[in-house]
Amino acid sequence: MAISIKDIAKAAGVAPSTVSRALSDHPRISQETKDRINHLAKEMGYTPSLLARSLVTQDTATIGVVITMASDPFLTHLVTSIEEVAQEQGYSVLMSSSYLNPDRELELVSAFHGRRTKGIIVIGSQVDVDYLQMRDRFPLPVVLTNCRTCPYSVSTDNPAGARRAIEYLVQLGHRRIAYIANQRSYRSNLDRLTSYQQVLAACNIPVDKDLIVESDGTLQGGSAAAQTLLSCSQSPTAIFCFNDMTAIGVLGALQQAKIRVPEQMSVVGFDDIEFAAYCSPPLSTVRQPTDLMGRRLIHMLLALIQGQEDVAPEVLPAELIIRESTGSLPAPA
Amino acid sequence: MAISIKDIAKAAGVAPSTVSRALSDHPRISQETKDRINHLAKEMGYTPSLLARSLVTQDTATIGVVITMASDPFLTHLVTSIEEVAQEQGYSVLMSSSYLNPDRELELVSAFHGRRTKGIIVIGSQVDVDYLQMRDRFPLPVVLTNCRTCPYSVSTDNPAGARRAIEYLVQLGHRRIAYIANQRSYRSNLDRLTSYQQVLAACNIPVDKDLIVESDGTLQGGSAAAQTLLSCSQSPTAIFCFNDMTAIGVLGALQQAKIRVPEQMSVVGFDDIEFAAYCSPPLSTVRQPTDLMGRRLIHMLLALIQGQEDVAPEVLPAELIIRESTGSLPAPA
DNA sequence: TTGTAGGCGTTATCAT
DNA sequence: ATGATAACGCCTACAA
Repeated sequence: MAISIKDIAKAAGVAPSTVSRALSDHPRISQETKDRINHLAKEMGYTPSLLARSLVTQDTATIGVVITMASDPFLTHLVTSIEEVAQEQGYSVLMSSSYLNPDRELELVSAFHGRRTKGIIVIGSQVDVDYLQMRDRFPLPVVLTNCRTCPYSVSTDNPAGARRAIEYLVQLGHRRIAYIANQRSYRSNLDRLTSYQQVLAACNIPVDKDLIVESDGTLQGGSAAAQTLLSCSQSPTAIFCFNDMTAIGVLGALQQAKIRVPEQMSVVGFDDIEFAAYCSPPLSTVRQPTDLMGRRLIHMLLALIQGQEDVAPEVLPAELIIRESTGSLPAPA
Repeated sequence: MAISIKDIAKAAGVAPSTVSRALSDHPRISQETKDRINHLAKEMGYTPSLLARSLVTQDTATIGVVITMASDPFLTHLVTSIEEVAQEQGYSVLMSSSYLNPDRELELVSAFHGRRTKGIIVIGSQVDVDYLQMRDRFPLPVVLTNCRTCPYSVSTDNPAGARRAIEYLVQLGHRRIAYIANQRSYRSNLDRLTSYQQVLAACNIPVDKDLIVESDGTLQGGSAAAQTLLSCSQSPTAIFCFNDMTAIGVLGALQQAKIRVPEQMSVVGFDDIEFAAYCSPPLSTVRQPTDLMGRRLIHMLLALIQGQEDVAPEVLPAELIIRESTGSLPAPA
């Protein structure tokens, strides 16, 4: 059992409440007592119990962040950005991973609520019910990423971003364009898929079901999906990927299959993680304004925590970054 | 104020203790009451306060993990592996980043202690005092990575790993071998540096101070360090990097400087993160057995939490992975 | 089977 | 300037 305020009180020959006040630098405590108590506290290795403190103050000064996988740099970058602002504002950040499991996501949200975090940010939610509709279950502010139908959400303009990517590929002359999707439960996936289909339709390019394959947003997932696409009866000349992790996995698979990028195959990612500029060839991708997004997320959450009612969903611009993984349609053999 | 056990008691017309027992499926509560209470609890959106519960049970069933940067895949991979076992054993994992700041590292450890986590894992500690010597300040189990002098530590065999990497480069004919280090406070950095110096000495290769540059283990840091090395009066023919992030940054800088790898420059990393196999060219590196390491870390911590005394430090094997970023010394121009 | 009472470690409101 | 005392939400003897 850790050392408590009572132990110090006993050692100092004062009341527990005096110790509490001395430690929190209460104005009406003699300097002498303060010094004595502070010294004693340090000496005895006292660390206040946040459990007890939060219980009485009814405030944990903590927020929770749920992410799907700590292995995706885009997601961790977002967390980093969130933490920065949170710390400035005196909040601690607790973080856990759902591993793409919707049930676990709900468990984690519930666990954070159990810890009485003041609010929660869910990055890449896999749950298809709006948290606002579950306010009886989770009566605390929950902010999401990329859920354009939810009131409390910060998104990148996924439809526009995906549209630009596909239009660019079409301009380059591609007609057999594949999309490596993420799980259907991923909220941002549908937006990107829809744009993909719309642009193809607008260009009178038939949508080939074989060219849409589902993956999991990991490097291995991307590699596997690429292999599936290559074994198609008629393989694509360009691949648009749900995210950069997938795209980099694709790049790896293509390299192994001795298919040159972009000469024989164009590849476009999404997110613009740092690695995108460092892979081979440097990846063309749709940039999400990650830092900005993180800041908006935490600011929105803090606003909700402070009881603001007029909180509107935000949509941030997506930007097509052209590097070297995309090129003109290869001349037919 | 969230709904409490008292609210349910009032609504059900029973005593709070009855609610508590019903909810925890106490044997001597009538099934009918249990059903009624459970239904009510769900309906009212009750989530137990872990603060209050932990306070009375004196157990949080939680461990804390401190990492330096969430942006390093090696570190997050470790966390993933830790979380898996922790969850199995019924522990929650809380995680925070120190951003390479030793003071913040101590703050975070202290904050976890304040939350009364049962133990703490510090990945990549920046603090040079052993936590065991601070047991008056932190009277809870603290396990470290890569601190071979500490009793509670799981390490990769850094000296052997670095030695193999440098010996391999020497065998390839390199004599001007650079080392891009990490901050001196990084515990694993010194081991690798020492091996570097020892192997060079053993091979009668003079150590050139200009070929040892300090960096921060990030992609940008690696790129910057590479540029420094290239502007040397006599630049190296091979670069050994503290970690893969650094090495990949180096690869980027070399590509930009039109220096071909491995024809004109060999590059070796450390960690073997997933991206290492996917970059250009695929990175030769020293593999840390990340999954295993994570499992050992959490098992060691759990053993300490359970009061086991005979806990010995563990050293795991390092393996040199040869890919395509290394080659024979280029013929002099 | 259920109610009562005490306490976990704090802070906060009274007094003194 | 300091000491009692109550309360936060929960669990757990001890009673009934």
